[in-house]
Amino acid sequence: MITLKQLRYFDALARQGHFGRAAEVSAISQPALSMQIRELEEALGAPLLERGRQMRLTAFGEEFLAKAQAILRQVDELSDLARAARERLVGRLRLGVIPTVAPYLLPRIVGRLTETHPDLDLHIRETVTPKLLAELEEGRLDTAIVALPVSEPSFIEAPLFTESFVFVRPLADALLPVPGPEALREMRLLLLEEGHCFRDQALSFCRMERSPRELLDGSSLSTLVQMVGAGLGVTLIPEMAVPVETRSARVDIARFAVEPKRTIGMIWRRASPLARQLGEISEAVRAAAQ
Amino acid sequence: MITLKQLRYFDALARQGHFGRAAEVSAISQPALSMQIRELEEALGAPLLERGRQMRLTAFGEEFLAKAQAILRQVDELSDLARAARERLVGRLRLGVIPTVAPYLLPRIVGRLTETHPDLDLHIRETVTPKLLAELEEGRLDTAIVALPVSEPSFIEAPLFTESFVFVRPLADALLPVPGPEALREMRLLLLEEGHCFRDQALSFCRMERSPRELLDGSSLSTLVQMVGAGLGVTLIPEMAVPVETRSARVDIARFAVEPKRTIGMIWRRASPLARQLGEISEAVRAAAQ
DNA sequence: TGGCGGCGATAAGTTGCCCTTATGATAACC
DNA sequence: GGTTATCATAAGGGCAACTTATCGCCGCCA
Repeated sequence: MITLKQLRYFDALARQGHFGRAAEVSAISQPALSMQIRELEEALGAPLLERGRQMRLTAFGEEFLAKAQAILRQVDELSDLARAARERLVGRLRLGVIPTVAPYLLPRIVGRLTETHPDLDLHIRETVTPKLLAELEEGRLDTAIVALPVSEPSFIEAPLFTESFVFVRPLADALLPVPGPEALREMRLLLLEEGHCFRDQALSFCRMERSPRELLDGSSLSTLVQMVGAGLGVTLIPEMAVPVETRSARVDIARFAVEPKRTIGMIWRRASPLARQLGEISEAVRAAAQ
Repeated sequence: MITLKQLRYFDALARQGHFGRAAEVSAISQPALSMQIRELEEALGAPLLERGRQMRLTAFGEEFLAKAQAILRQVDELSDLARAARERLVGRLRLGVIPTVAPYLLPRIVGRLTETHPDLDLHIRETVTPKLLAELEEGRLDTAIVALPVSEPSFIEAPLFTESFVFVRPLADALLPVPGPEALREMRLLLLEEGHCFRDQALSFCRMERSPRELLDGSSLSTLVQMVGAGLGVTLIPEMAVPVETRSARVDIARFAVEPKRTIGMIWRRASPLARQLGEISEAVRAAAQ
């Protein structure tokens, strides 16, 4: 069987034209090199060189040398590839975030992360939880920030923070009492379109299986709040979204007596090679999210 | 250090997606394969795959796999190259022959050689001894047929036959006595141009250092004989050339009282990988030359 | 939820390869 | 013919890699 060692020795021998010097260059003894060359020739079934006062490659040896050197070059490139990948490992991080968290959390953590991990090459994908889970499973994401629990055994879950949902109503309704879940069920509740976990969480708070009345589905919390401001109904938004979303909307924000909550956390594949780094990073995100 | 063994194991593992099966395919035990993969990852400094319920290559692993497979393919091609070369080894034979032997000897031996060595791919080069020796030395010829001795320590010499030189004179002189070397010196001796060993051998027979009178230099024995036929002088030719060269020339052939001789032999590099085959071939040539 | 099966990692012992030093063989040179 | 240079061969030792046996972990199932 041909080995890389044999090819390296043969390369050295061809370059040096001398067993002794080739052995020295290869940092082994001359007999060791001789043996390996011999074994290579035996494996090939054809002599690579003529032994004599002045050793010379056979025609086959010349041909073989060229190809062997090409192979050795490629093997060395494998190490380069590894080094690049190793650096990229701590460098590239493909992060998925659910839409009801991304716009409010990311501004806080991106700056912090690039401080604590200056060589971090952050790729962010914003989509709904089922897609994030699938992409994580397939290895197209390294980690994701979603609402816990996910209860997927192959994933690690690291809680980041817990947030309350607040009630959003037209400014005109600001003096009315805050409704409870049951009263809410009778109101015109604006929700995100199907697929968003936040929709399910809101429905769950109202103890509704599915939307009983026709609910206008928005594609973002921003849209929902603007619609509330226009008097089209009421909605719930996560606490964290309040500063951003109410800045330019004529809405009233109220807290529920019994506040609905959800836990946001970071998840990643238990078997991910980045597992260790992801632990660190989740810590950094948790700190930044406060 | 990366080894081909590791690459082969990794290739098997990637194909099988399963340590046990990959080990089986590789004809080793599962721990042995695990260890080699581990060492490969350590050598690279980056994980190639995620261990888990269902093992999966990392992005780096995928990239690495493609390059590793390319390398393995090339290494396998090295063996193919060797096999081809091994067959060519008994096949191709680059033979050099001096011009004063080639036209007379080759017809006799080529047929015989292709009989005894049917897979012989004979390449013939005809030129003067110094060039043949240089090309043999440089490995551009495998063997050569020249006049012995060559006295080059790095060459093996195998005598083929000994031949006499005969005297060639115009048919009109046929009844004159055959001159001795001294008388020859006074005649108009036609010789081959500088470089041919046969020229030197003829001069040596006449005990002349260099051509004392202006000698017409011919480029072939054929030319010399034709010139003798035209009455321009006399010459010497090897015995073997007589049947061919005197067929169409009006010349007389005479033998010297004390016949000059030369030994023709085959030579090759002592260190040639073909040394064994060349011994056989020289035997075949010797038999054919009789 | 506790047992079970599959899978890969780990441990311990053995084999075998490869390297070392020492020596031999051969050719070139004086 | 002795000497030197060079590569091959021989013998012994160390280490890497393989083997069997076992563990640990996860997922599955009753």
